[in-house]
Amino acid sequence: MAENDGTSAKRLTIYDLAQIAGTSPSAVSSVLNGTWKKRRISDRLAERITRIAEEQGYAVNLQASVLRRERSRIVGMIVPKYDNRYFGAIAEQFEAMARARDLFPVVTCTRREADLEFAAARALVSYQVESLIVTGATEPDRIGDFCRAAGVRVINLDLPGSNMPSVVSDNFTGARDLTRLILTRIRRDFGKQFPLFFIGGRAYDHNTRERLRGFMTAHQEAGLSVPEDRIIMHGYAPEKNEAVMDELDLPDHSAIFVNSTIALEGVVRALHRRRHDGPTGLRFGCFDWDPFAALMQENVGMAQQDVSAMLLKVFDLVDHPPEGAPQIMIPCILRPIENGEEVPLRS
Amino acid sequence: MAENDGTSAKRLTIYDLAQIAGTSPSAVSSVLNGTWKKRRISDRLAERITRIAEEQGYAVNLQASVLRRERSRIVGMIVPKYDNRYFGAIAEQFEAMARARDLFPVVTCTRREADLEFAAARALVSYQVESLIVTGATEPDRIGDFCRAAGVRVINLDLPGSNMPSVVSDNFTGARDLTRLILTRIRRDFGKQFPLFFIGGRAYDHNTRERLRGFMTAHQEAGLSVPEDRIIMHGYAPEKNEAVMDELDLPDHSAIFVNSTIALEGVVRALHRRRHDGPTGLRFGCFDWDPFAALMQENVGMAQQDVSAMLLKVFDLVDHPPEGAPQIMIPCILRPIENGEEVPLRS
DNA sequence: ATGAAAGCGCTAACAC
DNA sequence: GTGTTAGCGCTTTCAT
Repeated sequence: MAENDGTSAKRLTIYDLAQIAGTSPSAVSSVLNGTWKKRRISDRLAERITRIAEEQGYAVNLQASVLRRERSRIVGMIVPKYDNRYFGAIAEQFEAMARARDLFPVVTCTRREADLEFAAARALVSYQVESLIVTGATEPDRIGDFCRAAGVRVINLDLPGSNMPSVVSDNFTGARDLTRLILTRIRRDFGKQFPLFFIGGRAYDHNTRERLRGFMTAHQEAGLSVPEDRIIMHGYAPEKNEAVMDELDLPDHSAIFVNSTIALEGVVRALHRRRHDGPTGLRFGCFDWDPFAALMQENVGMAQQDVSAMLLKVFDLVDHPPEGAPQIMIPCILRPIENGEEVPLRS
Repeated sequence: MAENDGTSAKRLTIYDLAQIAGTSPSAVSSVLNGTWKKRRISDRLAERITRIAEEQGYAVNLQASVLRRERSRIVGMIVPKYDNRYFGAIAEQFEAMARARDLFPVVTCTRREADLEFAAARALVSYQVESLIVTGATEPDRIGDFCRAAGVRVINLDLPGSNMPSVVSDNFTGARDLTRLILTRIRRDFGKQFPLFFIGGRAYDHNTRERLRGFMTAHQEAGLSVPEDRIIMHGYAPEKNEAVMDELDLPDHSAIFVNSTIALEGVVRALHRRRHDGPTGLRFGCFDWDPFAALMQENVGMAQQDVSAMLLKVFDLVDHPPEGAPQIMIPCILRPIENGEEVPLRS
């Protein structure tokens, strides 16, 4: 099997294979890329070529192949993070769905840095991606403009852009329903209603704004007005939100709407420290889902974004490019929790 | 800026640029790839070419470029999962470190499916990766053989192989120390010592075996013998381990060594359900770290794998290929927890 | 200081 | 049924 010594590395080509098999490069090419039936190459030759390729450990050079064909069958994705459930699931499912469609996925992680996002998008275009999924980007339109010029199809995911189609969660409805749930629970558990705290995210972030709108709507419905100082948007970083919590003067009974599991890390750390000073009447709900966070005592529910539905829509848009730059909304899945155990939603 | 309509998609080449600039393709090429100083091209021309490329939204075709040069500067990685802290961090840090070295990272997720792992490795080789990091693969040697034949350097990560260099956690020591910690805690909290349960993983999995060895060693040191039925290795899946826990007849005071955060998901779900039947004297420790799991009441500590150290070693091996197939061990970081709060390790 | 031209490994149209 | 050949877009000698 392993014929090379691994260091010399003069890679085998179809010319080498043709020579060994005593045939022509084009025969080898068509046999190895599956177009040989319509070239009416004999089964005998096809078999021999396949066997030799196998024996020699041949691997086609896709750079050369892609250069020559007109389609690359490569699809790109940029994501801000891997290490949380939401984006991790997006990347993982995207790859699986791409492969199921016989496309080659390449995902790259850009850490919410605008310049890196753009540079990565540029690199992917240079590698001839046919389409590019831009997830949670801080400046999606800049990427959209560039890709349009290069003739590359872009779909924005999670955070919308204005010049390319976007698939986003219905953050408004998700947040409104989650807020309703929290309000219902404090009423049941504490026998009274009061405005919640909103913690995490950034005022200029589209999703944060939408969620805040849902949060406010649910309060209005309940006849509650939210004091300004209960809305605290100092980003997503756990450390920052932990500090925010430590400084916060929480009433004996209070409840929090946490805007992402990343922020929640900080919130719960602070919460747990507080517990030692005696039991506090605290409840929270969180946008986004995490399996361990779902088991925390004070958690009354999580709004999970429907990753599968979002990606199905993304691939639908890839296959059927729409006019203009529509923004498609995907409902979230509300997952209520009672005493650290997930319970079915009753409507 | 955006000159194309995005659908026509006849991509701009250096020939187009040369024509517009009234110069030759080779001038354009050398200006755009930075080799123009040593070709002594005038600043004026260089500037003009750069400007025109910018204006036209030109993006180099790296398939053609890579085909021609001798180095691709592409490094590949396969990982089993994205959506947990350990592998998420590996993928994310790998990308950052590759970029810092001016390499193009391509990571792909293979879901612990042996055939997909091999197919993905093959695809990456076809895309001309210079080296390939094979993370947590079920059959690393099969990939190693194939890549050796293709002249591609392989480094195994997390799970070792026998034909290529490997970087793995010191699972034995990590597990031994974690087991010691749990034993110390039950003694302090319950006033007695007894053998722990070992839950999760597979008997044929290298890391599981090493951890079990550490687990047994710590018990021996303490003069405890572990009944066979306390060692339960039915894989990593949360559902399976939840079922395992439900069937388990746990004594009033007991403690568990959980072999991965993925298995822990199931364990804690079952644990929480149990809590309702009254307080149980339960403690656990877990191999691998998760920010939310670190806050659970019964958790006495987690053994975190040192991802940065592992990847530094990986890139070191990429830069300085060793003789043979050494197996390099990286110590884990023990993170003790008291009452849902991380505490510094005292030695 | 710049251009012409060969060729990287592959595909596909065309020839036989 | 199978071989020959002309590029794909770029890099890189070599010539001027």
